[in-house]
Amino acid sequence: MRVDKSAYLNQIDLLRQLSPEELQAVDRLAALHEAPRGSLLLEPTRFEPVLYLLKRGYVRLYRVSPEGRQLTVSLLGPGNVFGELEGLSTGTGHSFAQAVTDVVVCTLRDADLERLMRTYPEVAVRMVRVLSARLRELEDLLERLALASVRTRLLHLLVKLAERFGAPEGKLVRLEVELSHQDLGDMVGCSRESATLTLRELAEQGLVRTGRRRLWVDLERARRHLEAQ
Amino acid sequence: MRVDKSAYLNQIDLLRQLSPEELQAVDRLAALHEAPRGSLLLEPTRFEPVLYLLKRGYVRLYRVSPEGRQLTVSLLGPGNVFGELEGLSTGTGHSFAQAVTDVVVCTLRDADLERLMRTYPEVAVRMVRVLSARLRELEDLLERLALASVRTRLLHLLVKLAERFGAPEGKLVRLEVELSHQDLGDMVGCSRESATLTLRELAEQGLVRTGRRRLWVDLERARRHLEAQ
DNA sequence: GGCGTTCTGTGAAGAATCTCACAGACCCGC
DNA sequence: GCGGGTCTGTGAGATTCTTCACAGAACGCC
Repeated sequence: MRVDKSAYLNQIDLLRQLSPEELQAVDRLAALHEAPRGSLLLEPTRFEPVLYLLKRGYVRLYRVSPEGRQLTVSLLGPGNVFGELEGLSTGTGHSFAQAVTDVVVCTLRDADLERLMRTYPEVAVRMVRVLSARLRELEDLLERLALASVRTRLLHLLVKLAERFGAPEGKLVRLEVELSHQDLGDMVGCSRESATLTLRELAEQGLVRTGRRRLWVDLERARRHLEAQ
Repeated sequence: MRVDKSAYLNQIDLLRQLSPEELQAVDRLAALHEAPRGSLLLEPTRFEPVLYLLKRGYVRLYRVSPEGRQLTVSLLGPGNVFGELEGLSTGTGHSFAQAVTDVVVCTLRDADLERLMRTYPEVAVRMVRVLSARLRELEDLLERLALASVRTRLLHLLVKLAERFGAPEGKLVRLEVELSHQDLGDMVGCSRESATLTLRELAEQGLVRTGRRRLWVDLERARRHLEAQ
């Protein structure tokens, strides 16, 4: 099964393009786990110095305000990594990580990752790239949250989700993750009702198609629509 | 002047605690520049694969919406780094970087940084830490932007600024950077008028003191106020 | 195949914040 | 020490979203 494990390891964005030797080194240190939909992999109170490599399924990182409202900071899919590491955090500082579907993850202990980075600088360089990419994404999200309307934010989110987690279906792209209107609202920072209303508007304009927890996006039109503001 | 340069280099958060040998390697590759207040060090259109090490002065990273409104994504001070690097970006994807005061910066070319990271893994590890910290900060900002009122956002911002860039002055802490209400609004995502109004409220409660472009924060009380929501 | 639960749809009322418009205060350079 | 530019103060009205309340639809489970 060793071969098999290495094979999936290089599907992880952090580990892509590593040499066989480097992959094996990671392989020896990583442990495989499964978790059912809904389980909390990380919570702010229980500190766990571990990096998660997401093999199968979807995970959302989210925060909770004192009043109980939630904001989903990012939705991660197969190949993404997350975790809270002593000083090496991937940004999951005070966030919860919850399995949105059943998941298969690999864990790598804090100290092991650091050792890997020192032994194989390529791992560290990849880590920098992954973090940079996420940083930029977060800045994008931040900009929109502060400056754009709910409508724009929602449409933009759907385009991004379709690009990352979409499967073509006719002229549309179907999202592989199931999301309720509440979930969408939590991702763009609006109420469930606003998400419902806005989604309906977008559907009337033929930019998306909706179904219970199901979404299709007309990528072409949606993109053009965003360009034209 | 070589000694002098290394001495200031280890004031940079990215390079703190590097060995003399490592610092010298950086030293050989870094170039010193000055820029007057107001100048744009980075803009989205002009791609410059360079890492900036900020020696003296303040820089703000900001984005501009199609309508012309601005959001300041972060305010950086002496010792911070920023820049846009081919695949190694510190997150300054589509942002502007503007000198808020006269600044002295060091620049390190993209390719040189990558070489440094491969030769001295410690540099890469530090880079990961710096990026992680910023990622967490951004998530904090995001959470507040989505879930908290202007009042809370502003107070929180002032506390953070006072902690990072403040100088004790009696019982208060004076901000070393001068910021207009417009600047504050751009940082918390509200209008200039809302910033003015809210600041006034905070002043009436004795949490801050204001003056033209000048700010003092009562850290103790402000922190307590935030805890109690 | 009924029943509880989750999800979506909708309207009315209200809160938070923005925009616009203008006025006075302060600062800096000449 | 005067004048133009920047900065702060303030009110009225418009807007965008939220909250609350409720209803029906769809689903999953036993």
